[in-house]
Amino acid sequence: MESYEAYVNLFDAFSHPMRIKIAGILAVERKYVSELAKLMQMSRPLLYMHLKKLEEALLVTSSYEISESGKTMKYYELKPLSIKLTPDLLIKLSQEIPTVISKND
Amino acid sequence: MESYEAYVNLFDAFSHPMRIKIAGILAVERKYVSELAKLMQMSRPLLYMHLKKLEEALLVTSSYEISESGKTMKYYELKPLSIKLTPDLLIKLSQEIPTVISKND
DNA sequence: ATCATATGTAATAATTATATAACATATGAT
DNA sequence: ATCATATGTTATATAATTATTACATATGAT
Repeated sequence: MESYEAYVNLFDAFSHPMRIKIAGILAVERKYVSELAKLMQMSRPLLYMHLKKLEEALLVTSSYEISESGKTMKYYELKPLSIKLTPDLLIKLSQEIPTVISKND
Repeated sequence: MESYEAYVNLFDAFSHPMRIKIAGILAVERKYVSELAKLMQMSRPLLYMHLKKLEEALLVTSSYEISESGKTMKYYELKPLSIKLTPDLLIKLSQEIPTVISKND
């Protein structure tokens, strides 16, 4: 992976249990939004918010498909993922992180 | 590691760049609070807030020591850490996470 | 035409997280 | 006694996240 920001986004994405659960469900099998909302017993607006975070962290991708019955379905799937979190990684990242972080970049 | 909450706390702890930086610095060598505040160019109240999150996630520990000059120093150090973040881990965790999360537990 | 099931989004409320400012105590050196 | 350097905390302001409510469109089946 590239910059420390990518790691911050990743950790932030997994900082909420519902997003870990979503990712775990998608790790087994891709799902479309309404299906996932029903599984999670969650409103779609809230689900969209969580999916947006996962998508921005580049952890999931989405694509549209027309079902047999003619309805548009938005499928989400988990992207490949394998990160080893160790002190060495933290050392490497911490060297990239400035002491003062400017708002816009 | 134990429960999914421990992972949420871990990810939450690393969801802020300053906390990754702190952890990376402590991975190299333990530091006392004022030393760390100077290194990070950060106020102590803010640093304490970040350290508290890292401590609650069981990522760092602290201990008091009297310096040669007689002052009390609070040293922080990084605990051993090795976590492999993979789809399989997400699947395992997601199975533990209830669809509705009660506030008090 | 109405229903069920997809999609999406805008506005708002409630809650947490982040950051700063202003205190306080204690020790050793000058 | 004052200064420098440790410790710690309380109160407040600002910003971001999380969650809900209320809309809206489109398709196929009844």
